[in-house]
Amino acid sequence: MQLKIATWNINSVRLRADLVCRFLDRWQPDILCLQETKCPEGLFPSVLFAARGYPHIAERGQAGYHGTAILSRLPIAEIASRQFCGKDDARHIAIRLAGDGLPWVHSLYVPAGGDLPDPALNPKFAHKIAFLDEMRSWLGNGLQDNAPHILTGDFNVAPLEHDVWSHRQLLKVVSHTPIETERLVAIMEGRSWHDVMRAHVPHTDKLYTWWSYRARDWVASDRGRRLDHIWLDSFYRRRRTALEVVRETRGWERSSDHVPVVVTLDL
DNA sequence: ATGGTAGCATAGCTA
Repeated sequence: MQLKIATWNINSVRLRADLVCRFLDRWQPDILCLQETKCPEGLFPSVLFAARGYPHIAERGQAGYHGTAILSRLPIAEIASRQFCGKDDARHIAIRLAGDGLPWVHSLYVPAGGDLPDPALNPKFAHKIAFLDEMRSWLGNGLQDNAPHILTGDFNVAPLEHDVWSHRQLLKVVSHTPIETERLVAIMEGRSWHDVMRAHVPHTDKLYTWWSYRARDWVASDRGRRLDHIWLDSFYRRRRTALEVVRETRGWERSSDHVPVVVTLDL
């Protein structure tokens, strides 16, 4: 059995519901994890996605900000959601697929952290650091172990040198500062998470999932960052996988500034 | 060094 899993920071699921449908129709993932749905619970366009073959939906939303969801073709056995930093921000939802040995799949949205990379001066950055620290203990030993885990989402950190268009110029830019990248690497190593994207793309090659809206011409400047990730439990490390970063959607009219990451996994 | 764009609590916040 193959499992095709996609993650996409959609930056408003209601505004871009048609783009989600277009993506589902063409890429046909079994599971789509969404972040930044910006959609209060109850207003999620579930009917639209159910009609496309994704009737199994888990969502956690709030007005205006954040919001995560998971659309699935396969039945869901369990839904879980975690609170971070004592806030009720909608930044995480997870499903366990119904069936023996099938995994938990997580959709996670890490705080962006504001502009100034100093936790003493910028509360949003302090929140991001606290969030990453909490992630470390949660992902290290706080996960339910009744099934393997697949972690996806917008982690808002580009950990490796070639996860950004200019390592040197971004070392003091939030998303690529050592205080963040060292934490993300430590989280990954804490449970031997498998960075499946980088297993397919050499560390010396550029790899991005996000391009700013503020660029005059995002294609020409190509100043991207790899903010979105899919990590597999070490349980799956030796499995055959395939990867696609769907850069094409960034060029769709009124699209998200993030693009989908799609991983196919032999279960 | 600065400002650039986008979305939603439509006005100032977040990204």
